[in-house]
Amino acid sequence: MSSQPKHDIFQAIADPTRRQLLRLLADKELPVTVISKHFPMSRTAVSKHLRILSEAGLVGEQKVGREKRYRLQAEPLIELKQWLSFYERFWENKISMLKHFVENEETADRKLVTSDRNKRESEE
Amino acid sequence: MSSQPKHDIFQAIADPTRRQLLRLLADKELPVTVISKHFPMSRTAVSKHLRILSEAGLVGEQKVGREKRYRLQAEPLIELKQWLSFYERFWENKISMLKHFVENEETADRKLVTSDRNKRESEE
DNA sequence: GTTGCATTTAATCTTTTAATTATAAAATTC
DNA sequence: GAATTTTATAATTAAAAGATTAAATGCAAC
Repeated sequence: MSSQPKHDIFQAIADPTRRQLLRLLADKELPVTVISKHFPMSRTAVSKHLRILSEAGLVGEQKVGREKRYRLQAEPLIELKQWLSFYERFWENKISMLKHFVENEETADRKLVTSDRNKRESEE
Repeated sequence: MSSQPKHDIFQAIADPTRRQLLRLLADKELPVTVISKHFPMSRTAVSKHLRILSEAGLVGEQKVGREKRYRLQAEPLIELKQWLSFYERFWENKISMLKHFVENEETADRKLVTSDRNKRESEE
């Protein structure tokens, strides 16, 4: 039902306020009124940030009575991890990479550029 | 060395064009004229994106004759990895987390909400 | 020196984003 | 049903981002 990335993950986490929101909602389930007390902005502004996070699938909503509680949904961050995994070798094996790079610059390109982007399994 | 993050990493990688740039410069060292051929925008626009990446410390510059070659510098992405590592347990141990969550949901939640509500009432 | 190429900077424009206040809608409590 | 609380929506404003064209800087070759 939820967690369908209409919004870009990278863009969703680009904003520091939204990162704080994720942090706050990591282990708690809170309504907007409570959340907005932690931030120096209006409820509406917080609500909009939550909407963006929601559209990115990073937070889930649950209606409890007349309040709507938000909670972290970390799964979409896997995409970020996958993206990042490509670059890990560049700092982990930096010395060997550099050596390899100097040795055969041209051919090394192809091998590294080939990316196997795992298609994610169909979530509902 | 150099490359002190004037720009935010999260913001730097938020733009899809800049992510493509990183990808392109991962294993190659290229000048702007060559780079901009891969993108449907002007050299100036590409140059600006490169500047932002440079200020975030994600690309390095090297002058070769009259051209300036750009190359990936992946080290600042470690910050991203660290940020991400906090959230990994939320999808890796999802089942156990969920269990933990359900167990303490009522008490933890109520405590927060009520304390907040009391605080507000006493404020007025 | 001058010419030619690569790149950056400056000024400008358009679009997006973030925030506000005010109003409306939904649900609980009396 | 009326009042209160929680949240969402609308209209608006201000700031930031992305891109463009045109002018300027830097270097190498002549």
